[in-house]
Amino acid sequence: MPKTSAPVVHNALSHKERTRARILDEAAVAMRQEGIGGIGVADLMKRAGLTHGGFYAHFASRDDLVAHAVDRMFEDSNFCRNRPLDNDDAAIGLAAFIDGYLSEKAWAHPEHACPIPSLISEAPHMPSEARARFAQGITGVRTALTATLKKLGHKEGKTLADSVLAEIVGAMAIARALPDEAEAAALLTKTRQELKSRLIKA
Amino acid sequence: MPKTSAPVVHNALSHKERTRARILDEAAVAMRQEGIGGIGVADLMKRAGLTHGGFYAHFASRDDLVAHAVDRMFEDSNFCRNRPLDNDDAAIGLAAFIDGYLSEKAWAHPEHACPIPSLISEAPHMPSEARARFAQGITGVRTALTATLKKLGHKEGKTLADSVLAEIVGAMAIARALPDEAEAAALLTKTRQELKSRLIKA
DNA sequence: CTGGACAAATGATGATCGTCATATATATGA
DNA sequence: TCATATATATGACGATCATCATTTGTCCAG
Repeated sequence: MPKTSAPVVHNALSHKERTRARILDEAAVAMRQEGIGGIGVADLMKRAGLTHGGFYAHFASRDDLVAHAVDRMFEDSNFCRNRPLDNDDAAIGLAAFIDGYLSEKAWAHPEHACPIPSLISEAPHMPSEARARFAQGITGVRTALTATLKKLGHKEGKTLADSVLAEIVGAMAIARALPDEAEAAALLTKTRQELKSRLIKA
Repeated sequence: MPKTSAPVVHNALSHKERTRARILDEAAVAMRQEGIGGIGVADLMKRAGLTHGGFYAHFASRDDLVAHAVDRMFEDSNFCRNRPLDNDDAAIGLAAFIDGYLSEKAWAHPEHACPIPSLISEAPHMPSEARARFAQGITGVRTALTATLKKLGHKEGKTLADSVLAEIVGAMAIARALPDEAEAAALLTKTRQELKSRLIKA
């Protein structure tokens, strides 16, 4: 019946798909800045240069958006991402991972850093699909860390990876909660040093 | 002019003071369960067995309540409190602290556990007075941990205390984010073991 | 140039929120 | 018993929220 041809794809992404991606990008940024509940649909759309009404042409509900935004955060984040850990030299990769994850840049810009410290204590209250994706993201980092530590000759790589992940997540979250910037920076620096000397045998 | 005598204090706490304390207790519990923004004034008062209207006879604003509730959380929490750390035998005290902080009971009942893992990533968005009290609470735990570690003969007690605090906070927060209860329990158990064997020389 | 398809904007709905003015109930002192 | 003070309840205000129906604008086919 619809003799109209399917909408022609000029580029790899249609206009609508690109708009959806822009909303998602803004959500992934805004929710790391303000928390999952800290930003409303209307403000989000404004950030993406749109008005609130069109939102439901792209997402079934706010919860649906949150779930996809969580995925986007883990793809986007330069810091807790596998990238440094994929380095052929495991020692170099691990050092780069630690330095990046606990950098002052990451401290000052949670919106482009690993979502785990920014959102970890909101996880129990996330809408369920988002909660599942968030846990998957954690597992991904855990797995990558485990592999790198094993390559470095640490037996019990998994246990050690859990310990390291807990410490970097905790340290960054605590550093962001301290009111004194100098104290926060000192905490990050000492944690970087301690972890590298504990994990990387010269 | 007011020839009426000052309100007679029958008990140590007046009726109003006791009511205020009850609201505060409920808030300290509810906000660890649901997050700072997760519970409204009306629901809070209902938990305390009251209606929403009377709230402003006890607190100047919701932000004011949050600030006092944060204090209450640190006083109340059986787990991250100085209590075990005040033990005369530092080794016993530290072990009890670690076992309590990372217990499955604490995992299952954040409403009566240390507020740091439950609220740490909301700290940047707390109303400012609450944020300050929360940071003070963190400092308190940090200080107590440092003293205990020094008693145990660890030089650089402060640096080590920061590392330990980051790890226990991160481990509990991550354990609460994992969807699989068995996996969470395993993470807690391994973290307890690892920390005790790292810190307490037999 | 015209008609149709679709993305986005406008505007409204009902729910929930913090806040507060006012009314009620309870207890105390005369 | 009555008057007063004080703690709590009732009810309403405006703001903000997620959601959706409808209109407007834009681009392409004929």
